[in-house]
Amino acid sequence: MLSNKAQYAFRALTLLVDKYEEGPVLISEIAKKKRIPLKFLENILLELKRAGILQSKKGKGGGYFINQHPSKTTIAAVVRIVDGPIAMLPCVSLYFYQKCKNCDEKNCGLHDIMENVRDATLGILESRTLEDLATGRENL
Amino acid sequence: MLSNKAQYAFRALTLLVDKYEEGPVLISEIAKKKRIPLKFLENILLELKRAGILQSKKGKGGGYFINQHPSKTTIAAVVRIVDGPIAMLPCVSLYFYQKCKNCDEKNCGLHDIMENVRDATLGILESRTLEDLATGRENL
DNA sequence: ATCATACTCTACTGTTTTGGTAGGATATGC
DNA sequence: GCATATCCTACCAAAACAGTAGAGTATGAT
Repeated sequence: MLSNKAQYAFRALTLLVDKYEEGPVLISEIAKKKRIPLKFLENILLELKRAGILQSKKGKGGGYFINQHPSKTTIAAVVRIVDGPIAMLPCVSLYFYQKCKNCDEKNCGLHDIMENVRDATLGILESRTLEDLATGRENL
Repeated sequence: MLSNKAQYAFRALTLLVDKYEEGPVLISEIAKKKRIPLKFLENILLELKRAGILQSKKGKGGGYFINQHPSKTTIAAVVRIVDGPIAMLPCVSLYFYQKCKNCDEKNCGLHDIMENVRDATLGILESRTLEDLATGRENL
């Protein structure tokens, strides 16, 4: 399951997508509209900025906004930043690979199954982008 | 990611599948061969037994063994017993559904995406069974 | 310049989950 | 009735999760 943090991240991103083209949005506005604890949200947005998903501007008229066009950022990328691995086993993770103890990957039934799951999951999460989060502006 | 516990569970089940037809296997044998902490493994096997995946026999000649034919138990079932939900969001889980706060499911982009992920994942995990874990007896 | 605005950053804290351990109770077979 | 093995409850330490605190820094307007 996605962590609470990741779910907050997606809620915040949804607002930022809806307001794409409207310039920076205040953290406090996002927090209020999406009911996310303010200070926690600060950390989350900062993390997304450091990862290159968001941009920010300080001072009056400042706030957060999406860095590239929403269609350029995949859902998979966001999950990896906030929650880490998407795969169900370390030994089948593409970005967070770790050898599993006591399992010969060439001859491990579970490995094969989880590789299939990973491919199926990524097939979706890599093809969907922030654009797909847009609500059509009902939630502004 | 699957928990350590779930990975132990699958390692244990792999041995039990390989030894299917050979009668009960001692917890201590599984623990030793698969390098799983004995007392932890006890809990795991007990849980799998209560869920109907395994059977056991006490006393001399006793041990654990698989309840139904390995092809009858899906990988999904095992994951649900040991780790709980498979879905990435509570609001798209079939067995552990929970409404998500502040999200209108009919109009939530993330909901739709995660529903697709769930279907893709279950398509695999529900169609693979314990039988697919068998190593061909190289690991006895 | 200086002041208000708003993000930036480090560190800290309480709670829950994870990953086990301990030890006795209970059932079975000989 | 004894040895064998699972059953069961409770406990514990460490890590992850979820959030908080508070001071620092950059920006824009006056």
